[in-house]
Amino acid sequence: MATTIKDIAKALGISVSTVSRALNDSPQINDETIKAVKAVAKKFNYRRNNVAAGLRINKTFCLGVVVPNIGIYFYSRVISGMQKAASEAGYQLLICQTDEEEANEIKYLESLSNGRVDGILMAISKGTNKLNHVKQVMEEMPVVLFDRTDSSIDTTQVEADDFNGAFLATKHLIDGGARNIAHLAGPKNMQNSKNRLNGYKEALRQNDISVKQNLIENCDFDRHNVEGALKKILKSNPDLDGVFAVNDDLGVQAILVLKKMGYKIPEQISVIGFGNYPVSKIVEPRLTTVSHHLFEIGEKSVEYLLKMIKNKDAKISHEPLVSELILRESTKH
Amino acid sequence: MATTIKDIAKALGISVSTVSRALNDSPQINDETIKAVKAVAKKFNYRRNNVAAGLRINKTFCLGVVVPNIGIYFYSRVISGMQKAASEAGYQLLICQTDEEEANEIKYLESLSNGRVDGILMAISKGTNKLNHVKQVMEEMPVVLFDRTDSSIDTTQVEADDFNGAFLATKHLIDGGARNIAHLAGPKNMQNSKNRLNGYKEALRQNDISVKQNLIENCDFDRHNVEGALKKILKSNPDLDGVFAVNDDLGVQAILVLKKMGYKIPEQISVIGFGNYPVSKIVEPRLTTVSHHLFEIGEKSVEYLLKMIKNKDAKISHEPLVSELILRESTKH
DNA sequence: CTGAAAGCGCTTACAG
DNA sequence: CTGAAAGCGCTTACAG
Repeated sequence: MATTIKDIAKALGISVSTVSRALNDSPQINDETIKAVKAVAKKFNYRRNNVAAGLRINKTFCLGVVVPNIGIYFYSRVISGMQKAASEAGYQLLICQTDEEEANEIKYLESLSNGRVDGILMAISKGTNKLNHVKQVMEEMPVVLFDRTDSSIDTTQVEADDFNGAFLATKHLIDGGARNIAHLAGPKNMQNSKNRLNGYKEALRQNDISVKQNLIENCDFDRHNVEGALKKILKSNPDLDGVFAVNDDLGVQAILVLKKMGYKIPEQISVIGFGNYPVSKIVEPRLTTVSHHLFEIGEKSVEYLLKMIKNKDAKISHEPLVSELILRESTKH
Repeated sequence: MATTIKDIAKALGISVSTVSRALNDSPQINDETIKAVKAVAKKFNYRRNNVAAGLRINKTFCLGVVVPNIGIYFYSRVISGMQKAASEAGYQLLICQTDEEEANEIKYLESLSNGRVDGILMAISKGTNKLNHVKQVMEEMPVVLFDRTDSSIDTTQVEADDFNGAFLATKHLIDGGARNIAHLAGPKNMQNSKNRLNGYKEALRQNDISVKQNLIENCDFDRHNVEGALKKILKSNPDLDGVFAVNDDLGVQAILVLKKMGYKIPEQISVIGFGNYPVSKIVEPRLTTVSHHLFEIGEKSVEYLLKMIKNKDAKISHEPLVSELILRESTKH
């Protein structure tokens, strides 16, 4: 069995109170005592049971992370950032995958809210329609929403500057001479998708290009929908000369599909993605994209959550994270 | 504040003991009482504090996962499998990333062993030389090693059938007519790399092809080393006609590099990877590879660990997980 | 069938 | 500067 403060107290013939204080470097304790306690603790290879300590002071030093899937590059990278920030603050991450299903989201949120964690970082699932479970868990502990945010929830939300990133991407296509630009969009009800769609539209408008509904197809973040979407778009827009994909997975797939159809990229059609995923460097031509600063999204989210944990329920307002164009060979420039 | 069994007890005018038993469906409790308790629990939106319950019965219902990096497809996929198996058994995962550094591994293992988790699943870091910290944590709780295993540690180890997978891969190249087959290897001190190297050698031997040291280059699992490795190999082996990469990341990179050098894949050089990562379907030609059953590795690892937690320190012996060839266009067949 | 009490490992007012 | 006691939320022998 692991040693406890009781064992140390017994070994030294002092009380557990004193041991506890000594281990926590309490200023009221004699330096000699502290030294002695720490020596024995070391000898016994003592390590504090944080779960027990947490129970007493009502802290777990754990943060819950609820994401659709950690296998998606976006989330694995964001989580890396979270891990770093959490670890530096002495926190651990409890990670749950929803597989994009509302039922799982509800289940995990419930199980996390049972004194398991001090706060929650989450990205809303594709399948989630109602947000009661989110609002409910917010009554128990602070929640930070990232990436998959929702403005109807009154809490800190961390997102890439989706609107501006999409604007940059679309403008880059226009600057390269494209005029018939398709958008492989995300689900209509998702805020990040909406923001990217709006950035796309705004760039068109500012350049006096009319927004055409038959150039916009929702691919539901699933690359298997890209081929169908492009075929449909090409039917009504044979003069297609640019594609802006809502993320790099779809962008990469667009390149593969268009090449298979015989189009030259970027000579006939320029393709730009979003996210700067590793695959964007594997496809040929390599995908021009918008960089998200995923690691930073993770770090910031944790930073804000820890602040909220400290100052009970504060909602953090912050600058949006800037996006940046990554030029490669799939677009003309 | 969250409701506790105390609140329920007070509301019904009964003792907390009875409430606790009722909530746990103790057979000794009156059905009426159980019903009444559950009704109030529901009304109060009560949820058991598992941390507190765990402290008492010395269980946390958490499993620690220590991996080099969750952003590596291999691990994110394995963890998905772990999550499923853990979740079904009422366990949660506490995930730690070591970034391949021994110091982080030691730190996380220590912090997990403080009553945080009931057992640990881990893949040893590239930078880890001594394994004392692993053996030490094994005195506190069961540990299952997966993928990055080590035969000097006496515990359950779950791995893909690396030897046989590598054998299959190499034999496939030979069957396609290759005779000068390079191996982009992993670190020499790692067991999974060694097994793959041995599978490669065995396939050569069984086909009367001599093993040449200058056809084997360690790329340290880093795709940035592929170009240098291939150039070195080609210098001494200009008649290279096959490449077996220790994983798909390196295999994909090999295709890109060789194409850039002007080689036709697979006409001049066949390339095969290992792992069936998503990128293997993006590169052109698509990468022939060996499938690992990553999800299953995760599920099995958790299954074995839970068994060990139940039966104190049992070491589980099990069948190795079979590998399977995935034929695509980067090899002749 | 139910309750009072002890205890999991820790922290922290309250005394001295 | 140190200790005895209460308590975090729960479970479970021991009584009755």
